[in-house]
Amino acid sequence: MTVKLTLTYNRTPPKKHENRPLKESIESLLGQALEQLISNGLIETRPTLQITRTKDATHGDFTCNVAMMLAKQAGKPPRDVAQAIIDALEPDDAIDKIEIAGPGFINFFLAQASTLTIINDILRDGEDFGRSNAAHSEKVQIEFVSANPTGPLHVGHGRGAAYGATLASLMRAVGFEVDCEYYVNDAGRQMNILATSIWLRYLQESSIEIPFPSNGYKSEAYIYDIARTIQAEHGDIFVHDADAVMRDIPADEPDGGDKETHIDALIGRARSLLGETGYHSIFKAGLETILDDIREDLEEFGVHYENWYSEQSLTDRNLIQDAVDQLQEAGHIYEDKGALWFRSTTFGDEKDRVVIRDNGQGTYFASDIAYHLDKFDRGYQRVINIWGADHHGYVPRVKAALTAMGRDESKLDILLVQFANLYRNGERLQMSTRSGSFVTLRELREEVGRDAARFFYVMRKCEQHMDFDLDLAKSQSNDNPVYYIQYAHARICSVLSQLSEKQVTHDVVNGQQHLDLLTEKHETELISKLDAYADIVNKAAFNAEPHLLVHYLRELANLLHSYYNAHQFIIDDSNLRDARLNLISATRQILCNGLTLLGVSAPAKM
RNA sequence: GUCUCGAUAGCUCAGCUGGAUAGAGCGGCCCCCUCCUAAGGGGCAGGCCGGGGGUUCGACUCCCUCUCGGGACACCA
Repeated sequence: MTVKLTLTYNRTPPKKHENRPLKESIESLLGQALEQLISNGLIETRPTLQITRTKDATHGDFTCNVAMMLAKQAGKPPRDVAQAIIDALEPDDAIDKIEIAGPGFINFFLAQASTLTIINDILRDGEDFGRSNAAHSEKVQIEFVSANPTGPLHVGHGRGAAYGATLASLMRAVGFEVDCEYYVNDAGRQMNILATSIWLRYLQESSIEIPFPSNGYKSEAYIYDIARTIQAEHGDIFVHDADAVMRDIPADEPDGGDKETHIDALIGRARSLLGETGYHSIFKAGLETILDDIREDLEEFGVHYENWYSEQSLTDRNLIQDAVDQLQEAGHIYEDKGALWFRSTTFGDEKDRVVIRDNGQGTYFASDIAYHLDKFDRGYQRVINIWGADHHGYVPRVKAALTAMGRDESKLDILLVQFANLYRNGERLQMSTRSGSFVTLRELREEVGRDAARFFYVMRKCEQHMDFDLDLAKSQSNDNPVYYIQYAHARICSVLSQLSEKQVTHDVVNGQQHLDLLTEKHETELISKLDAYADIVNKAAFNAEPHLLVHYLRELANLLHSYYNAHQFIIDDSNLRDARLNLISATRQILCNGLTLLGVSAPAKM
C-alpha cells in the first residue's frame, strides 16, 4: 500500500489571491447546467466534476469527462449527453468555444483575455504567488532523519532530510503550520557502545595497550578525534591500566567469545572504573560532538528544525512509565516470562510486543510509544513521520499503541522513503554505516553542491528506489537537470539586466495593457503553464509529492528556453516588448518561487 | 514463508488518483549562434506499459493471479 497523507481538506485554494478563477468558473457553469438536466429529468444525480487541463492544445484549455460518466444513467450515447449539457450552459465571456470531441469529452477553449490575467496576478503577488491557506493553518509536526547520534549523517539520511525539508516548505506554502522535529536517540545501548569506544580510543591514545572490541566503533575516524579532544581538555584523569580495564572481561568474538557480551562487559567496566560522573562526561562529549556535527551538517543543507527532542528526556520526565500505565489501565498489557507485553495483536499487529524487558528496562518501542503519545499531547492536529522503508514493519505497532491509548491513529501519517543507491563511474557504492566505508552527507554536499543534492533527492517519488548518479549531479554541464532550471532563471535575469545597457525601460503597466499581443504559440503555452503552478504546489503539498514540482519546473524551464530561442524580447515595438517582458518576469518569479520551495537557489547569473 | 515497494524507450524516470495518438531527460543520428548566456533550441529513430485473467463506455492506472528484483519480519536500536 502506498502511504499517502489522508486528505480531508477542502482542496479549494486560496481566497486570498484568486489565482485560478478559470477552472472554478467552468466548474460552476457545468454545475448549473447539470442542475438543469436534473430538473428536466434527463439525469438523476450529478457526479463529482473532473475538470482537467488538457495535454494537447487542440483539445482546448480544459476538458471535462462528465458526459461519459452520465451516459449510462441518461440512457444515451455520451456525445448526446455532452450536447445536452452544452445546450444547458449559460454563455460566459471567459469561454471562447466549447467542443465535443472523441468519445464525449467536453472541451473548453478559453478566451485569450481570460488567460492573460495570470501574468498580472504573478507580478502583483511576487514571492507570495502560489501560497495559500488551503490547509486552514492546521498545526502539523513532521519528524524526519532522527538518525542515531553515533556518527555523521550518510547519504542514506540525505534523502529523508531533503524530502522532509521540502515537504515542510510545501506544506507551509499551502497554509499548514509546520514544526520540524528531530528525535535524538540519546538513550540506547548504541550510545553506550559509542561512549565506551571513545574511552578505549582515549586509553590507546594515552599509550595504554588494549584491544579494541570487534563490535565497537572501530574504523570510525571521528572516534579518535573525540578521544583526543577529551585528552586535550581533561588530560589523563580517565586513564586506567590495561589490566584494570580488561580483567575478567569475557572473550571477544575473534577469540571464540560472544561480541555482544564482550562489549556489554566493557560498558559495565567503563561505568564502574570511571564512576557515573566520569562516564557521563565522556558520554556527553561524544553525544554533543556528534550532534553538533549533525546539526551543522543539516543547517548547511538548508534543513532546519524547530525541535530537537531527546529520548532521554522521556525517561527523565517519567513519560515512558506514564504511557505503559495508560496501556495497562486500558487492559492491553500482560506479563509473560518476567517481561511486560503490549497486546498489539488486538489492533492488527502480527504479534504482541515487549515494552518492559525482564531486566526491568523499557524497550525502544516503549520509548516510541511515549514519544508518539507526547506528540499527540502537544496539540498537533496531524503528525507525520518520515521513516526509511526498512522500518515499515514498525508501523502497525505504533499505530496499535496509539489506538490502544484512545488516540486517533489516522492523524499519524508515516511516509516511507526508499533507499538511494549511489553510483560513481557507473558503479554502485556501499553505504553501510558499520562497515565504515560509507559516503557522508557532508562529502556528498562538498562533491555535488547543495543545490544539486537537494534537487536530486526529491526528483523521484519517495516510495521509489532511486539511483543517485554522483557524476551527473556534479557535472557542470547540460546533462544536469538542476542547472537547466536555474539557467532558465538566470537567462531571464540576464535579459532584464541588459535593459539599462540598451537604454530601454520596462514599463510594466504598458505591458499589462498590451498582453493581448502575446499570441505566439510559445507565449500561449508558457502562459498556460504559469496558470498551472498553484495547482501543482497544492497537489505536491497535499499528496506529499515534491517530485511533481520538480517535473513542473523542468517543463516550465523548457518552455522558456524554447521561447527564448524563437523570439527576441528586447525589440523596438515597445508595446509588444513590455508585454513580453511582463511574461518573462512572471516566468522568472515562478521559477524562483518553485526553486525556493525545493530549497534550491535561483541564481541571477551562471 | 508472511508483509512491503517496485517492474513503462538502450539507461534513469514521469504519467495529473480511470480518459483522447503512452511522455521527458540521458545516450544514438541530423540540423540551428553576424541575434538578449549554445549550461540553449529544433528534428529523427527507439514501446505487446513484466505475463495472464477480470471489472466498464474506456485500464499504464483499479481487482485477482503468476514471474522477477529491492527491503522488512528481535526483549537490537
